[in-house]
Amino acid sequence: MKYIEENEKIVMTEFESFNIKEILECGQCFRFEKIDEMHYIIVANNKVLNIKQDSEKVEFYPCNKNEFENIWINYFDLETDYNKIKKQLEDDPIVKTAIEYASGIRILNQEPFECLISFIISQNNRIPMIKQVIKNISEKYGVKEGEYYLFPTLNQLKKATPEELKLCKTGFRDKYILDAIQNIENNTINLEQLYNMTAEEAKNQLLKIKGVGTKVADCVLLFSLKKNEVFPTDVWVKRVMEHFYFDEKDTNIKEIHNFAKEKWGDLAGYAQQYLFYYARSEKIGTK
DNA sequence: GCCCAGGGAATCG
DNA sequence: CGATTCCATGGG
Repeated sequence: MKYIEENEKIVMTEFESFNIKEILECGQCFRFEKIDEMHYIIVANNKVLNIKQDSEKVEFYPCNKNEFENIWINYFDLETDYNKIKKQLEDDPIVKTAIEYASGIRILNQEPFECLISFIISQNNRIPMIKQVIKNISEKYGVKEGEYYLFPTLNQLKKATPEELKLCKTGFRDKYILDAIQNIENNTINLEQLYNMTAEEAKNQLLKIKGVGTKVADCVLLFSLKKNEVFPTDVWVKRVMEHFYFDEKDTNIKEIHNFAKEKWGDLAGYAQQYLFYYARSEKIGTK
C-alpha cells in the first residue's frame, strides 16, 4: 500500500483488494451515503469522510496524514493481507466464485458501541430501514458535523426514553437498546475489554444483553472486535449455505457454525462476508 | 390484505 | 434441549 498527502487529501496510489462500493455495501456498516458511482461519504470515528475511487487511485478527504494513519488505516483494515486470505479460501470452489464476484471486500474495524446498537436494530429488519433508524437516532442524540450527525456516544444516548426511541422507528427494539446501554453503564459489560478476550468469552458477555442473540453478537465480534473466526448466520447466509453445501435440506445454525469452523477456521468471518454479498446480490436460494 | 426483513424473547413441551 | 409465536414497521 502506498499513499501521499496533498491539500487535505490522502491519495492511495497502490493497493490491493479495495473496492469502496463492495466494502460499504456488503452489509457490515450502515452509516454511508452514495454520492456517485464509486464515491461515498461515511460517518465514523467522529468524522465525515469522502472516499472516491477510480481505476488507479482512492482518495480520502478531508483527511491528513496523521488522521489517515491513526484512524483510517485501522478502520479500513489496510494492513491486513487480503490476497493471502483469498488464496487460502479459494480452495473452496464456491467461495472462490464469491470472491471473484466481489474481490474488493474488506472487513471494517468499526466502533463497538455503534456496531452493537446498529445490529440490535438490524434484527428482523431490512437494510434500508436499519440505515434510516440509525440516522434518526444520530439526528436526535448525536452531534452535528457538517451536514451529517455523528452516532451518539453512550453518555448522549443514555438519556433516551422508550417513547423517544420509538419515534426514531426502533419498533419493539427500544427496550433492547436501553438494556444494552444499562449493561455498559453499570459496567456489567466493558466493550473495550472485549478486545482482549477470546471470541467465546466476548460473546458470552454480549449475550447478557436482552436483544442480543447469536447472530447480533457474531456481527459485533466480527465487525468491531476483530474476531475473524465467527460466522454470522442470517437468513441470507443460511440460504446460501443450504443451497451450496447442505443440498437445500433444512439445517440449523449450529450445524452451519460447526461446518464453517471446520472448513474455514480462523478465516470463517471473511468467507461469510464474501458469501453474504454474493448471495444477497444474486438472490441465491430464494424461491 | 399478505408476506417478509442481516433475530431474539417468551413460552411451551 | 427444540419448536412456535409474537414483536413494530414499512415496502413489495
